[in-house]
Amino acid sequence: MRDLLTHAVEDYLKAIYDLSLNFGRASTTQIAEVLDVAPASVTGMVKKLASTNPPLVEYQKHRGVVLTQDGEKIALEIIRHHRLLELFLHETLGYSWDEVDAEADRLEHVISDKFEQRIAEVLGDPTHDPHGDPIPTRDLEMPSHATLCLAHLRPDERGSIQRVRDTDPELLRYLGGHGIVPQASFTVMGYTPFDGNLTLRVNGQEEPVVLGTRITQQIFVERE
Amino acid sequence: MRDLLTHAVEDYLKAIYDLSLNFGRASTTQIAEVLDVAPASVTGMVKKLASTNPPLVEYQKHRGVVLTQDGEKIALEIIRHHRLLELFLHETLGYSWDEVDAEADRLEHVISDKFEQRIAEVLGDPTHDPHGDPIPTRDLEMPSHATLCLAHLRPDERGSIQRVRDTDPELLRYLGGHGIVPQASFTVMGYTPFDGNLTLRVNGQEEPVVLGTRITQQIFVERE
DNA sequence: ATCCTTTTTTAGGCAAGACTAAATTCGGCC
DNA sequence: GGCCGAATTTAGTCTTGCCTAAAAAAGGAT
Repeated sequence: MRDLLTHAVEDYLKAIYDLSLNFGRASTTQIAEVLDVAPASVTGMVKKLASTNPPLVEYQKHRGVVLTQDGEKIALEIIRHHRLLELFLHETLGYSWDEVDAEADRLEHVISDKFEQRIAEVLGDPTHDPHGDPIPTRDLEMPSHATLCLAHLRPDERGSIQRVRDTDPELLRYLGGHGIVPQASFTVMGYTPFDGNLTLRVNGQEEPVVLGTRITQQIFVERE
Repeated sequence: MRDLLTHAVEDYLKAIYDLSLNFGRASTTQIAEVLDVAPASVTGMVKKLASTNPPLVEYQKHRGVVLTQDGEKIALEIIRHHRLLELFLHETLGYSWDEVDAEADRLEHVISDKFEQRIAEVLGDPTHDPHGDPIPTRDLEMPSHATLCLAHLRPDERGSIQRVRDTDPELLRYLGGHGIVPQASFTVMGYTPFDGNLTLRVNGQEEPVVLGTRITQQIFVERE
């Protein structure tokens, strides 16, 4: 009964975990979008996840799913794998921060507990991946993370970058090129009310940058 | 047409490569044994491999298969992955030499060219894995390897361990415990004619070891 | 309350890769 | 030359995970 942990299953659980963080539960359509799969496929898989022993999700028709404790545990294991791998690729193998996500996506399903443990040791039990996302601890506690997004800051406010959504490699390259990486400090110079563009001066950078809301919604910060 | 490189396909090619080294070609039954799969399944897969474009094996009914150039190239890529990974796990992540094979078996199908390149760099373009097996070069040349097996040495001959078959973790632990690892020097002390037991004194070890033919056939050496 | 759009489900299919059981072919031996 | 046993192939199924198209259910707006 435990061998139902296919790669596909793991991907579903990860997606459901993420969606639940934002919306409380995950709808069929949302899951289908995230995984780039037909909605009908999701229904099928979700039914399977709900009827394993133990069940990994709670499923109500037309109301989407929530992870059970068992499901959440597995999701956190995979996320720990993923984020440790990202950091490992970055720190030890010299990957840039826009390259790590794709490679980690494939490796996360395949590494053993031993591998996980070893890279955690090599990295000194790190708490954050290269994009600033928190890494679940060994006993699968998820540390809290910044939720204030850059779009909400106003002129003259200062802050530090906490994390950046890791989905788009090109965006990451762009941001990296302007010094916008976790821990960087900055000051908001200007803000245009209608289109919401922010002008940012990043400490240590010559030129200020102008960022649209498409971008500033992907960046999470702490006020200083 | 190139996406036919499933994990299963890669495993078949690897197995066929190995068998061809020893026997010139690979029979259905042999492949089935190596992969722990029913012979009928092998026939099916082998037909597929022979009818792709380009074909990866040459197949004649009832006479087994040989790799084509294309098939061999892929096999060597996988073997390079595997052996680089083994060494990486051993050197960088502190795995013991009996643990690396299983982990590498899963990772080899999943890592990118970039990953391969990076670990090769970190390891300084190594030529041999922890069991002494040669690692194909970047342009997929397979270095030659020792073929003289320990069972063929006679009393008073001296030599050095070159490589050890990596299939059985327990054997590897046993041998490692007695200092029998690649590059170790030794002297053959005695040999019993009927059962073929060898008594070995390994340089740097207190106690000599007695090894049966089941073991001495798995160890390859160079005379000194 | 009903209509309409969105979401979900049903139903039917496909591709990989494995299996079993039943045929067939090969190779050696008399 | 014919027979036997081992090796191989054929034929037919199963499972997983995905797909599409079309039916059905929810839920919001009027």
